[in-house]
Amino acid sequence: MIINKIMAEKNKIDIFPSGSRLTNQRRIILDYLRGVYTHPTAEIIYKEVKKKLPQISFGTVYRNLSFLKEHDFILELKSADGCTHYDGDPSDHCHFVCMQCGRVYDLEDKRFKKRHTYCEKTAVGKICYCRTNYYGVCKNCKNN
Amino acid sequence: MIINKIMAEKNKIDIFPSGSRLTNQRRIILDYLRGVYTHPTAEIIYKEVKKKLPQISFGTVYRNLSFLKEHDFILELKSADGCTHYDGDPSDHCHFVCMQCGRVYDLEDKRFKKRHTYCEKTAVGKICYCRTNYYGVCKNCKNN
DNA sequence: TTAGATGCAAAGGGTTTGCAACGTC
DNA sequence: GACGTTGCAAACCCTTTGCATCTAA
Repeated sequence: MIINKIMAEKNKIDIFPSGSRLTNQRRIILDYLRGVYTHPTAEIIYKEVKKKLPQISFGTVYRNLSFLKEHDFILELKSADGCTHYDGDPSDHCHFVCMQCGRVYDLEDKRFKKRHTYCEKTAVGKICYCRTNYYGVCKNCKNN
Repeated sequence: MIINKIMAEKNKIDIFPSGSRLTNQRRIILDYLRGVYTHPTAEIIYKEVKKKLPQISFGTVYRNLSFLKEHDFILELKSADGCTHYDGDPSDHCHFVCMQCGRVYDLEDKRFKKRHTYCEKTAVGKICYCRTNYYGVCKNCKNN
């Protein structure tokens, strides 16, 4: 499935798994996620996509998010606000989670680049990947 | 609130915030969490604590977990399995999350000690703390 | 043509909450 | 005695699912 990611990045095309179909709904959800720097919840995605596809349902949004995550097109982020947030950029990077509003931001700064080794064996199991979240209060909340 | 943690560690006593009360339920939930190396969900905690306090309810468990987390006696961990897991050790350490069963393990190994700086300012806000999760399949699942 | 995807609505499952009774300080 | 806490049950909220219909390949 990593192939998908590499192909998408190199050729600017998306290779969906054979057997699956590229519907309007799927295309628009993925495009929306790739076009925003925020990390919206399913509800926000639903509302935004509904502007282009008024008939879309929550079930379709959730099913597509699940599909896109399963095939490494997007990232699923569990936030402390109780909602799952989604990230259109599946590449390896860190996040800043606001403890007040629950918003999730990317941390582009080199200081927060990963320094972890992958596929290491540990006492409890073999590591496939890791995720680091930085917590604090975002500027938006601080100024209110 | 960090004071609580320090006091607890140095003097082996718990300083609960003034105004709050140390009930049997609260004591037993905290003791249970401190006595296990697993990172149980609210449901498991409920079932275990029920053995000592057959009358306890889910509401009480959740209210106490929320209280203990709020005052830095325990850690709340959002797992990919959809359940919140709880850690009786609020000190700074990393976790291994099993992608199959959702179980959460401590990573004691020095290789996974934190190397992050705290209270750093970033473009999106000031960092208070950070958490790193390592994902993989645990030995328990691999052998089944 | 046909199996995968959608829309709708109902169900699921973890967590929170209102309220009267209880128990700690 | 006052007020924080409990037990119970209902409510909440996010997410999943069954089913008939639709549609991409």
